[in-house]
Amino acid sequence: MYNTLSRSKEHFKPLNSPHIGMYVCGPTVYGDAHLGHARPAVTFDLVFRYLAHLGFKVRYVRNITDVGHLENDADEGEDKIARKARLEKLEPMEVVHHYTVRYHRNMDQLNVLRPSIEPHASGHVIEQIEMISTLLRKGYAYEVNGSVYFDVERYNGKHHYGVLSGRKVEDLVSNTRELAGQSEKRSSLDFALWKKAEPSHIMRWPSPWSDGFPGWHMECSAMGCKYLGDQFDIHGGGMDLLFPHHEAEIAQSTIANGKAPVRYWMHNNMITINGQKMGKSLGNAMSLDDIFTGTHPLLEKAYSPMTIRFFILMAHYRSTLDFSNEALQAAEKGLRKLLAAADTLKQLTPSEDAVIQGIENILQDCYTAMDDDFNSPMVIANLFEAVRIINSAKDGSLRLNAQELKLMQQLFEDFVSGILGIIPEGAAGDDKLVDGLMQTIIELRQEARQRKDYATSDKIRDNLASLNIEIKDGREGTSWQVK
RNA sequence: GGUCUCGUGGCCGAGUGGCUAGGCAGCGGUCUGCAAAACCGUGUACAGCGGUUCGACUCCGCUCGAGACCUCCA
Repeated sequence: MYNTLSRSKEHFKPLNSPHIGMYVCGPTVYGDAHLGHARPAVTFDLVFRYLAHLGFKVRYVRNITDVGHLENDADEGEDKIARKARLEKLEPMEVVHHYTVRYHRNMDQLNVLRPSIEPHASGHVIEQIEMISTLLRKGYAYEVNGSVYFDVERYNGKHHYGVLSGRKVEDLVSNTRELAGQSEKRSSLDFALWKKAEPSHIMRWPSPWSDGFPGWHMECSAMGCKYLGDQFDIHGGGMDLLFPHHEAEIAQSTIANGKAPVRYWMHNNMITINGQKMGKSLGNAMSLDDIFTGTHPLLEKAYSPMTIRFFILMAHYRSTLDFSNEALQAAEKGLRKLLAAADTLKQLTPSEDAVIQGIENILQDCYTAMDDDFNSPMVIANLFEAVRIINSAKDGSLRLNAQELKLMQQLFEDFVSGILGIIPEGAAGDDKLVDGLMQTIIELRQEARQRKDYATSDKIRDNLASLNIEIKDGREGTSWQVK
């Protein structure tokens, strides 16, 4: 896997095989989940599923950020969640819970597995305070007016602040602007460990220094350490978190625990929309619900959660991914083709005189692709090779022997639904009543066709089409599929 | 301005020092009552300019272009 620390691909060796500890930065629950949340969630879901598939026992920790953080506009230190709460006249925890529930629903729709532990920052203030105390005791932090800051220059004496992001402290210092309200810090590079709360601040906790709230990077360090230990295998998140968030995590954990916290850092790339960065200011930010319902003005239609998942997996996680109607529709059709083949596969029967089709190689290539830094697009390319074989087997131009048919079933079970997490949507095909009705309808249409009563057969087909049911006449009979 | 990433055929998107990625769209064909689906065939793609090399889309340099971060926040 590619390790951001070394900027190269490394062979992955777990610290305590078969156990693996993985921490991923989760959402701040003050608004609906958008595309920027879907990408890391799906990316690390893939990692989680694959490592588990290989037989590792993975403890996957993904946090919920629900404590004081600053709004990026001119709110002068007002807590994001507190601000929203005041506006909507709700308790902060009510807001947090509301958006947490909605986040979970969206993730379920995307078929993202729940992490092993999903700790809330607000539930770990004590751990964070303890860690800050340790940093103070060791002399790498200082208190000013009830706030505590991390001393980056002192840290940089013995360690390298910037190992992850490839930055040098000297460069950072010379490039930093002086901002108002930062006078408490000794250096502009220092970051807050604890912030004293302003009187208007609703979310606050008592601490040895002031009533306030933990600084931005504390929660990940404290909770990662609590559940995964001083040092763990994988830490993931978006590339935008690389600096300063992850850099600060490394610094504070290294001092507090005496060793670098993480062995492999993984960062997923960002999403663009029509080639442009997604952002509120650009008016192209899309929530997942916008996409699933098709209500966003930039969308020509709704795209299902599984389409979005498939689309994300069609690109490698370290590449930027561009959203456009054209690209999404391509993904939608590709997904339909893949799922239709999965369905067809169930009906195939083995034949004795089959020529070997090389299914074993396809399966092997899928493992090779996943082993090479989780290359899901390569897996998908291989799966479409399998799709071609399945469809050819269906119309009789190819045959599969029992052994290869079994391998094919294994391929789809393991890679399509198990590892990629691609499963059929809606109630198609798994309902006995619907199946029976459809069978009857198809038979009636077949009889009409035999009588050359095409008016009737076409009417049946058209009426079903208006219900989004597609009729497919093949050599071996007629099948149907929900579009 | 600094650090870093990237620039692949109509669109999305893999990959490699010489050998087919894949999906979608297009074109031709097979099948079909027709259509759809499926299958078969089909594209002088690798930003530009130099250099290294027997050979570069793949390595090096420069130019142009795009993006991320450099500040509080995720």
